[in-house]
This record gives sequence, structure tokens and C-alpha cells, in this order.
Amino acid sequence: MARDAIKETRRVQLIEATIDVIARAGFSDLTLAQVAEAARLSTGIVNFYFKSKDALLAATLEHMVGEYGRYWRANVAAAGPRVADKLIAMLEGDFGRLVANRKTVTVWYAFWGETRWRPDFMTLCQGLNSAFQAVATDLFRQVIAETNAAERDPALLAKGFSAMSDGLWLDMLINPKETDRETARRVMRAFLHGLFPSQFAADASEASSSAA
Amino acid sequence: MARDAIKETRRVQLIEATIDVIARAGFSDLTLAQVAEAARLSTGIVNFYFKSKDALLAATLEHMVGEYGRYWRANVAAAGPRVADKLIAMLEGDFGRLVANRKTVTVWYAFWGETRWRPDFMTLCQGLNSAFQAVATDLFRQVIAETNAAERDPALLAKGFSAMSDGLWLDMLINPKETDRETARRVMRAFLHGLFPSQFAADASEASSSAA
DNA sequence: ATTTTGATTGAACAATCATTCAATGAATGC
DNA sequence: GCATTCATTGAATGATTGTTCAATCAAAAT
Repeated sequence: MARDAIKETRRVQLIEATIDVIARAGFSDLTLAQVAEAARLSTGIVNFYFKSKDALLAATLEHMVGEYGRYWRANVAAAGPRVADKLIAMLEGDFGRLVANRKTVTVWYAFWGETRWRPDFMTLCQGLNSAFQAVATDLFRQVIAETNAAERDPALLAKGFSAMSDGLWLDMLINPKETDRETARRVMRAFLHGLFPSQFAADASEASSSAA
Repeated sequence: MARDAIKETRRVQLIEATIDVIARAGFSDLTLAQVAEAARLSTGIVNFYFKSKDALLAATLEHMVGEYGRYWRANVAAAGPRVADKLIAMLEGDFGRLVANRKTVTVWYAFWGETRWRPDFMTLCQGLNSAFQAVATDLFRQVIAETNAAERDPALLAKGFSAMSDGLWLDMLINPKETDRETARRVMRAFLHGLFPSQFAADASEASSSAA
């Protein structure tokens, strides 16, 4: 492999190994030896490519934030033509296979659990959250305008929308038997339909899970 | 102090010290020496009252689950007379000073971040979640009956309600300047009012925060 | 072909920390 | 009072692990 291509290859290789190890062993049991082994490299390698274990973890979160950010932005951009379709795209993205799988959600919650004590983590999460909510707020603003529902507050709705998504991920983690991707999608759609029945279709199968 | 009273006193003392240390240092930096110091006892003490560090952490989560469980059940029981008032009580409880403060929310997320790899944590969180959602489902069922909204699914609404609450806690952690207790309450009320305008009052100040 | 540069290894080091335990001291039972 | 029980201490231990670095190996440059 060419020398100048190696550096980035190794960085990504180690970051992906880190994600694997977090998913398998958790944050508090993660060791650099495990990361190196998952990357099929030797133990000293991490400190060659990253200043420290903390730096590796920060780079890993940065990687995840970047990937997720590109993902949902692309989803919104591709959706349409109605504004409601863009909000649906955000919802569907959040509960699509690519991100709403057990491994990815596990790792997100591992990072969120540690964010409080790592300013660099905090900054990354804030950026992600703010951007997501800002776009959602703008979309809700347009839906509100279209439905002449001026009494509704788009920022509050966006916050609730975003928060419900994160909370449902937790539910998927803790109660996987009761909350899967499809159920989570239905929950989100139920709220959107309830708030703006003219913009968001009722889920035909909505009432079918009320056996609980 | 009487000998038989000491055991329980020390247990609680150590558990509360553990909560303090988690809040201050985080899960991954928590050491038994710190816990002992916070409890103003000596280093060996934890292994006298708890089988291991893991056992201490499990007992700490159990303590928090117990306290929170008694708290929201008491709130629901005391609220009324309308069904809607009981749901409002759940919401107000979740964003009252006692639980929706920075320290408590921090520690909850620290535990959730680790839950995935600790079956005992998982079981405790599942029980809490299930009970909360079961009661919320029952309350939504009654609200649906009162409003002749048979097309609504109470279980889905309860899941969304509960998830939004957890997600807003995360927002309070990550973005404390944009999301405080009062904002979170408004978010929750906005959704309830939007879904069942006849049962949940519109927040007079709802539209005042849309400057963002 | 030879030299130089830089990636990679893995053993060694130093620090941290959960756990153990012999010693201490205070409360309880007699 | 005396003996006994048991809570508590804090130093010692052993295991784990992040980090360093001298040695090795392969690619690039001359």
C-alpha cells in the first residue's frame, strides 16, 4: 500500500475496531489491547496513530457524528416534495437498519453515558443535536404555516420529535422484545398524525399493537 | 449507634457516596477509594458491605430505581380527579426538581450507558420502564375512551410519552442552555395538548419560545 | 544497490486499583 | 468487669493496562 494512503486507512481501521470493542465489551471494559486485536494489529499501534486512549475515543465519536450527520442530511435532501415528507424521512432514517440496529444504538448510548465528563464529547453531541433540531424546527415551521396552526411552537415540536427518537432508541436497547424498529416508527408516526392529521397519514396498522 | 441499625445505615451511606462519585467523576473513573472517601470511611469498607464493586453498582441502581418508582407512583396516586391530571402528574414528576436535576439525570445516563453489558442493570431498567409504560398505557386508554378516539393506540402513545421524557433528559444534559426543566415540560404539554386538546390545556406561554 | 525514512512490533515499565486480611477498637452479652 | 462478637481500618498484594521505546521490517529515494 502507498505510504500516504496508509495513515488514513489505519485511522479508520482503528476507529472501527474501537466501535466493535465498545459494542462487544462496553466502555468501561475497553482496552487498547482489545482494540489492537480487533484491528489485527499490535498493541503499541494505537499510541502511534492517536495521542492517547482518550484521543482515540474522541476520534471515534467524531467519526460517528460525521457519519450520522451526513446520513440524515442526505435523507432530508432526497425526500419530498412535501415538507411533511422530509420530516417522515428524518423519522424513517432514525429507525432504518443502518443506524437503528443494536450495535450502533448500543455505542451511541455508551458515548452519551460518558459525555458528561468529556468536554470534547459534549461539544460533538451538542453540534449534532443542534443541527438536527434546527432542521426539524424549520420543517415544523413550514408544516405549521401550511396548516394555519400558528398557536403551535415549531421549536418545541422539534425538541419533542428529536427527544422521542433518542428515547425510543433507549427503549429498543432495554426492551428489545417490546420495542423494535417497526414499533418505534409507528410511535413516531402516531404522534405526527395526531398533531397534523392532514399532513401525516394515519398508520393503517396503528391500532393493531394495543394488546398490551 | 445500635449494631443492627448500622448495617443498613452504612449500605445507604455507601450507595449515596457512589451516586456522588458517579456524578462527579463518571462511571469509568469511579474507584472504590473515592467512594470510601466520599462516605468518610476507609478503603476496605466497600468489600465488607458489598461483595464487589459490581455488586455496589448494582445496589446503587436498585436504590435509584426504587426511589424513582415510589416517586412517580405516589405522584400518580395523589393526582386527579381527571385521568388527564394523572398523566400531567407523571410529566410534572419527571421534570420536577427532585429527579430532573443535573446530578440525577447525569447518573441515570451513566447507568443506561452501561446497561447493555450488565444483565442485572438491564433487568432493573426493564422493570422500571415496563411499569411506567403500563400505567401510562392504562391512562391513555381512558383518555381515548373519554374522547371517543378509538383509532388511537394507547400503547404507542405511552411509549412515545415515556421515550420523549427520557430523550428530553438527554437534551437537558447535552444542551442545558437550550433545554431546562421548564422548556422540557412545555414540550411534553405541547404534544399532549396537540393530541387531545379537550383534555390537556394549551400552554399559555407555548408560543413564546419560538424565537430559536 | 544502498541509504533513508517511516510503519509496525511486542516486550518492558510504571501507575492504578479491586480485593484481601491481620490488627484494632468498640459495642454487646454474660 | 470480662469475654466475645463484629465493625472498621489501612497497608499489602496481585492483576490489569496505558504508554514508551528499542528493534525490525518494508517502502521510497538516491
